[in-house]
Parts: sequence; structure tokens; C-alpha cells
Amino acid sequence: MPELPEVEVVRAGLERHVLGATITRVDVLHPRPVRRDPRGPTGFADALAGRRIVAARRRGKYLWLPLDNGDALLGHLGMSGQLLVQPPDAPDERHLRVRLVLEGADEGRELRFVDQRMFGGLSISEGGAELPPEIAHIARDPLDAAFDDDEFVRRVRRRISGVKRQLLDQNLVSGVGNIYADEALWRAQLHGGRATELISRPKARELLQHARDVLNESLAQGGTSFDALYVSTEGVSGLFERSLNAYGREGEPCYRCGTPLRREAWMNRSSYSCPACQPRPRHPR
DNA sequence: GTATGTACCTGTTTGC
DNA sequence: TGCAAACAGGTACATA
Repeated sequence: MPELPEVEVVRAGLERHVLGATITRVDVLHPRPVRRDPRGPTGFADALAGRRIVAARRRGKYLWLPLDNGDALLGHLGMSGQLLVQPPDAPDERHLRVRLVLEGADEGRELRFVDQRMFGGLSISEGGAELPPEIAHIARDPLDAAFDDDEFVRRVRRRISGVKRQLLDQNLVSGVGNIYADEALWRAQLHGGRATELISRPKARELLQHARDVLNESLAQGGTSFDALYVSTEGVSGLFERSLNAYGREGEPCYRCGTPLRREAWMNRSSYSCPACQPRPRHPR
């Protein structure tokens, strides 16, 4: 699934391939991906026609394309979304949801939003070129130069909660999903259920740095594998999979101590950790 | 405001 | 063999 590194790869691809292009026509093939847009599918399509794409930006897992009128096309890939830049004669993808016909960049290619599960979506953000107001509540991500580590540490320790919950809280830090949260916790040798208010300042700082390292390492691998005519998430996450220390490794030996890793059900999903290196607290949160 | 739980989606895998 | 249940999980929204 697309995580922050994959979204950044997509953003960089869009910057290379659709900057300066004008949207000449939009086909909404399924209403769900544009559900966040109050204009509805037709209004969405009409509002985009004629607009020129002037940039490609990202915060956390959201990305947006600022337009020449000050609005922006805001997108999230959800769990299975892709943004592809394709030649017009390429056959439609099975889960093609929205097609943007482009003119003026890369010989009239199309920008296609493909999404099997449709957790992702597109919408127009009015006046959202700099930062769409819809995502103003989303914190900066750890790769953002303006991310404030001290403020993060202060806020985490003020909360009455568990550390993994906070790693996944987009109001505190964005871009960290279930996979990278487990990886950061493994590196920090912390169980995700540890109480935030009892975490020391240095430990909280260390955890954040591990999260940043994991994201950077994944980005480095995804970044090297991608530079094609299309913008894809396919295969990118697969590369980093080989580097995972915790996620998905239930029953396999911990790379630090050899103890078989465990899987725990947690908030309708799974957490992977080492029973020896990451002991469960008495009262997990 | 804060903390927690759940619905939303569909293709694939697992289990009886 | 066939069908149902489990699973994947980021986000918005509901609830207390």
C-alpha cells in the first residue's frame, strides 16, 4: 500500500511529467473517489476543465496539484490508489476511476486515478494552492524540514495514551502508517502499548528519529527504482519489504535476539513486535 | 478539547 | 468443492 515514501515518489513523478499541463477534459468513471467534493462528479469535472497544473506538493500522505486559479486538485491514494501518467491509447485499467486528459506536457498524456478499494479520492480545494484548508489539521511529516521535534516530544508526553496510537495520530505527526510505526517501535525497542506520559524525553526523541530513518531508507529504495513515463506505486513498496524488521514477520526470528516475533490484534489491525526486546507493559494502551 | 471505537471499500486468503 | 469469514488499513466521523 502506498505509504509516505511511495506518495513522495508519486509527487516527484507528477512534478516531472504534468507540470505546466492544461486539463482539457475530466471523466469521472466512479462517483466514490470524488465523494469529498461538494460539486459532485459533474461539477468536479467541469471545474477542472481548462485549468493549468502549476506545481506538485505533499504533506504526509496527501498530495495536491496547485492550479493556475489558486485552487488545487487534492488527492489521497488511500490503501490501493495509484496516479498514472499514461498515453491516451493505453487500455483502461481495471479499476480506473477518474481520467484527466492533459494538453501541453509530455505529448497529451492522461493522468489516471486508479483505485481498487476506493479509500482514496480526489477533490478540488478552493484557494488550496499553498496548503489546502481541508488538510490544515494534518501535522507536518518527519521528512519536512520545518518539523519541530521538541514540540512533538512535548505533545506526546502530555497525552494519556499509547505510543503507537500517537505515532499514527495525524495531528501529531503525519506520514507514519501501521508498517512504519511497527518498524520504528522495533528499532526503539518499545512496545506500542507503552504509556505516552511515562516515556522519557530522550526515548520519545529517539523513537521519532527511528521513524524518520525508516521513512528515509524506504524513500531511498523507492526513489532509485522509479523513473519511468508513468507514476506508479506498484513494486515500490515491495522493494522495501525486504528491509522490514518487524512488520509481517510473525513467528520469524528477531534480527536482534532471535526470539520469534509475535502478532497482536490491535485496533482492527495487526501489530508485530519482539516479545523479548519489546516487552509488553502490564497495562497496554 | 481529548480519547477511543467504527464505518467505509473490494480482492485475496483462510477455514470449515 | 463451495461458501463464508477474515484480512488488509488511512481517514472521517461518532461517541463518551
